[in-house]
Amino acid sequence: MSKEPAKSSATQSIGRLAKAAGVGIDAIRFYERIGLLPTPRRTAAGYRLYAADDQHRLEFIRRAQDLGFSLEEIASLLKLSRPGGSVAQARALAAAKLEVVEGKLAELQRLQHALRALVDECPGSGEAAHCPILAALGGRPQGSHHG
Amino acid sequence: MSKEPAKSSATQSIGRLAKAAGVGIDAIRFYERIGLLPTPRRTAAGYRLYAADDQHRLEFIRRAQDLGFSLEEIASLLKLSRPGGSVAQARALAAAKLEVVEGKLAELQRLQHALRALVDECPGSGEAAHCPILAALGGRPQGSHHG
DNA sequence: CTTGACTCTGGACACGGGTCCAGGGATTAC
DNA sequence: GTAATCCCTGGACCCGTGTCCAGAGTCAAG
Repeated sequence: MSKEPAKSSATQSIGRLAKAAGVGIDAIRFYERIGLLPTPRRTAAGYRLYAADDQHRLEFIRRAQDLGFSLEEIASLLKLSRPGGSVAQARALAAAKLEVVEGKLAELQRLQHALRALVDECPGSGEAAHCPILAALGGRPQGSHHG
Repeated sequence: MSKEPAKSSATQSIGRLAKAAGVGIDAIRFYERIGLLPTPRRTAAGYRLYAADDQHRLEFIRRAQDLGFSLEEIASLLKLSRPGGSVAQARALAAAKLEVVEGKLAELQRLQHALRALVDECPGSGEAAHCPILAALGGRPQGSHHG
């Protein structure tokens, strides 16, 4: 057998693909199981063989994850990205995600202000009853075990 | 003082407590299991009996959750809120949470800008290859030559 | 007494996105 | 030839925060 030359088909094993794409081997098999990656070709011994396309797809997945898309949403995006796919739907998906992100932003900002106020007001020492953090949580002084 | 009529310590069943505190019955039992609530008194038949303190504690838990604390962190806060608890540690916990929140905020803002740019640039129609959303994810047109 | 609402226990299941394992076979490097 | 890697399958397990269930016991109202 002539060894695989640096040929253009450039098929690679799952381990190489994992390294090239920066994901775990188990993640690749997991993506295959849930249909996010197509079932790959195999060697005679049953080893998975991947081409450049698969690596691009994995990179697509990673970028979409970085943008906050779930794997299910990514599957939709991948479908939409095929020729003839609906650009309108892809846009709608991104717009919906943007709204979710903005909602989370608003919530986190509320949290930020609340926490900042508590931390700024807390002297960092003294009785627990005088700590504004614990007071705010308890709604009243938290030390009295009366009742 | 020996008589305890309708008044008494205002003990209530788990169902009433759940309603009063706005949480699920199962959540209360779950909190008990993980040690977030003390083991309650019981009736002769084994029914849990709760006093006002327990309701305050549940409300504490809910407020802390709203501020983004995990149940484990809330357990710490509850310990710190007892007389003699360390205000410094409570403050440190809040400060650490604030940092986490601010980190998430920064990340979400990055996401927001990226998504906004994609959505704004996408015409909402036409070929998938011309959609900036799909292009940004794929890094190149997603031709997918053979399925 | 009967009916219906309440409570008990302990465990299974859910979610998202994987990771880890055991017990084998295949391939590669020396 | 042999050891070191790689890869296979399929399933169990992880995180946190609960929810749902079955089957049985209890309590209040009519």
